[in-house]
Amino acid sequence: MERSSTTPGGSARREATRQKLYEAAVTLIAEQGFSATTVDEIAERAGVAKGTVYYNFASKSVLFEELLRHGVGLLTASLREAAERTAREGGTKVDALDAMIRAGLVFIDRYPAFTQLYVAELWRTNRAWQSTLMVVRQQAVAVVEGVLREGVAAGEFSEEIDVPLTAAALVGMVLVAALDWKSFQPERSLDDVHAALSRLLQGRVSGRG
Amino acid sequence: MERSSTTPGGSARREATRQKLYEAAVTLIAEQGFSATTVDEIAERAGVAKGTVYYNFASKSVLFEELLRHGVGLLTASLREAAERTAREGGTKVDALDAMIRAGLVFIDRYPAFTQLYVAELWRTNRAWQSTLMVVRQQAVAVVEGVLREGVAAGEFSEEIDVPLTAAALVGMVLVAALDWKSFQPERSLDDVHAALSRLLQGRVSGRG
DNA sequence: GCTTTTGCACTGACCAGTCAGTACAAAAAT
DNA sequence: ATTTTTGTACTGACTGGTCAGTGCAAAAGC
Repeated sequence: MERSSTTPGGSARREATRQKLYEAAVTLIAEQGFSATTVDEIAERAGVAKGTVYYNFASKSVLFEELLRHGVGLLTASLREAAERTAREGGTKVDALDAMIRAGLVFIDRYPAFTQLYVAELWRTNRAWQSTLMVVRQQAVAVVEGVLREGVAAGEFSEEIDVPLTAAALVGMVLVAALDWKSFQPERSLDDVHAALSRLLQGRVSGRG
Repeated sequence: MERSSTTPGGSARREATRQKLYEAAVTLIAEQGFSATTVDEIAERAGVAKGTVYYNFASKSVLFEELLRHGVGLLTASLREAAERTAREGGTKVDALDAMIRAGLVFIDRYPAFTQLYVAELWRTNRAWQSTLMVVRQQAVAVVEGVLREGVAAGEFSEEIDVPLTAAALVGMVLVAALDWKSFQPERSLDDVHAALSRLLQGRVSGRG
């Protein structure tokens, strides 16, 4: 009898197989895209028979959806943790945003393939997993929006800022800068990239620095 | 006899057919991705026989590559024009960046499908058109980098800014904010979005506005 | 009279998903 | 203690369908 994959208490063996499939799928789909990646390829890369994929997931898209949920879950947790840590340590909201930028960079550094795949699929329409993706995106962006709103309430940010738009722009700034970093100048250090984005965030681009 | 599609002097009729194919392909591929879009669909949407696609383009990927070149060409020209106009009118480099942000938004407003597709394909590896895409990306980013460098030389920007990274971050900021605008709050006006991004560029997020 | 487009039948590779069967360990029956 | 049954995880050959690309004769433009 098949067990729903989100059910906890699946055997350790099964969980290990799923993990291998996630890892195989994420790199292949990041490189080639969802449709260009075949289930045979995923199975082969995971060192598993094709049937095993279907024993563990109802379909190719279900495998992909669970991958998305899993990945964005990690990111959201990491952002939230960064914001809370800053708050606990008595930092300002700008400090919190800065800490979240770093958390984002650390995440992308660790899971570049996932990030690539996420960006590539996010704005597509007419796809099976569209609704999953929207929900999951909103969870991540909401963390940033939360910090912005608190900053406005506390008088630290201008009341005129557009919270959702600014949050999206900040996320985009980090996402694109980090993907460019990984793709085109991977030798740069995380600190370097973080410093450049920090500067931009704090409006220290113009002026004599 | 087939004529290379970049050759000028193709008949007006042929050019019109190509244009129809571009338009059909761009929306379909933006929605579904390259691999999930069939040549039959493209032909049908363009109101043209399948054979005509192959009379005009050597293959599906060639059609797509020429689409990319064409689209990014438009964007690059538009960015360059914005920068030059600002310079002519005696604006600062910040003004130039701001004008380029607006030019980017206008472009995305006009060609949302193209932008979507471009973002989705940009960071993929192992694809046939990868090299085309890199060249074409560099052309666009180079315009932003140019303005940043001139700003540093003129003492308007800090010497410590990292030009390529900052350029990438700026492009990302506009790209992602604009795609979110189109996808999730399309009722907003271009001026609204531009104002939010302007504010971020000029570091007027913190402070009482 | 060329170039371009049409309509349509066809091919061959490729691929998502299926299914009958294997392996094996733990529980139940004897 | 040993045989038998049950449940779980996995296997890989197979199927039915899809799709890029071809071939060609006839029609339409220029």
